[in-house]
Amino acid sequence: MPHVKSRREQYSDATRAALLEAATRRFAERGFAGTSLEDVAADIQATRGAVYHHFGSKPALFEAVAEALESRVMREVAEAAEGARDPWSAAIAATEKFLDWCCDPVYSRVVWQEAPLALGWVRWKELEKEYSCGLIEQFIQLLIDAGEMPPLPLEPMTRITFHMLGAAGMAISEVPEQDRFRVRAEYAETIAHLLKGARR
Amino acid sequence: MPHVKSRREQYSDATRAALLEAATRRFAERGFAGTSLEDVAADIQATRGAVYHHFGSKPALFEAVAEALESRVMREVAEAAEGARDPWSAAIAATEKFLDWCCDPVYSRVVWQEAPLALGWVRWKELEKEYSCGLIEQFIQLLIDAGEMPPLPLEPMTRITFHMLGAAGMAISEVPEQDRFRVRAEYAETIAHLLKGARR
DNA sequence: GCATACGACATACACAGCGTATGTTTCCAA
DNA sequence: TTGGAAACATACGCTGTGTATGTCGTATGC
Repeated sequence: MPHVKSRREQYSDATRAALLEAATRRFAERGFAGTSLEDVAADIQATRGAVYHHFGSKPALFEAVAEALESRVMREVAEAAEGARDPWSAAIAATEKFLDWCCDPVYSRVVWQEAPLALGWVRWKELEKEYSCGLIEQFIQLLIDAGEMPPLPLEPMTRITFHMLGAAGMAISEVPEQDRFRVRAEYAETIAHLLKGARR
Repeated sequence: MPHVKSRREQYSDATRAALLEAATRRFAERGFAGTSLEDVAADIQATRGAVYHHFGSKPALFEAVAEALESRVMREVAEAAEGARDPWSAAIAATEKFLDWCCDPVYSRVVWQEAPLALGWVRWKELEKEYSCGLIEQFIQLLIDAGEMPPLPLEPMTRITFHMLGAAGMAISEVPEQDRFRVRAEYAETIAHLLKGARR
């Protein structure tokens, strides 16, 4: 039973989606502290009441925005790795796709620059553990199982890799649009070199 | 001309130092957003007026706190490397001393967790460029000059190393006291392996 | 088909915290 | 001893969050 949506529910869903979109734009342009819920609501001709009704708080709204972005990006990253024929090229493909996304101003600003501030480190790390860290751990485990990498302690290796990629993400995101491609290439080269060095 | 300090200046200096100390404790315990200037001032039986007189703004106060910590830690790190006889063991010694300090709850919290949020990425990057990143860059340049490392792009390598070390420091500080030694060893092993892989 | 409940918002208000403008006191210097 | 400036304190305005309450339309039971 698919439960056909009533008109009310459709309106409600539309409002929620519009708020999410407006918030994404605002957060990406002005940052977390720089955007008031008043602004977000006004963008869709509503009031803060609507925001609090749907999301409950400002951090909760931001978290919804960040999660929507993360789930989309991580899905694409995972897909990019699926075509590869061995664990190593899978990891490389995933890294490339991830760096691509780091060039996106919305993703890089929201997830890498604003999220730790908005959610606090603890909550942010939980989120990343669920998305990026989870993926990274899978790849590393595969590499170790395949004998491509010595059996280093899994968690440190995962987190260090995560922070290496994070460094790239932050660096790329803070650079002006026209330099992104060059900076991306530099970081890709450096990371590739470090990871290849870790290969046995 | 030594300019003997008047009583007023001594009082003023004492107030400033007391504010700095109170702010350091508050920021380390409650974070930047979680501490109000009211609290800081009240800790030393003063009002916010004193804070604004001496520091001008909340971020400026935080920056003074962070700089005091950084300059002390980086001095110690640099000293630790001075005894070494070659660039590689100097870098190792510096890393060890840095990891020691990352175990310190005040330093790791203020400089690694709160500073980017409090000062904004731009200002934080400038600060780190002056302190930790500056040191790291020197070591890497020395290693490249000595032919111990291939000539990778300097800035990415610096920042990636910076974040790798930061990952270790944060992971260590999250773990209960009795596990620190083990976790520190795991991260040291992993980082050493990655850096050795980068060695030519 | 009509009353009623409930969901989806809007409105109004309380409150915290930053910054600033304006006192007030205390010390130093001429 | 007396201006004057430094070192604060006091008071106020403002922005923005969260919450409590009001209102209106739509689904639903009878």
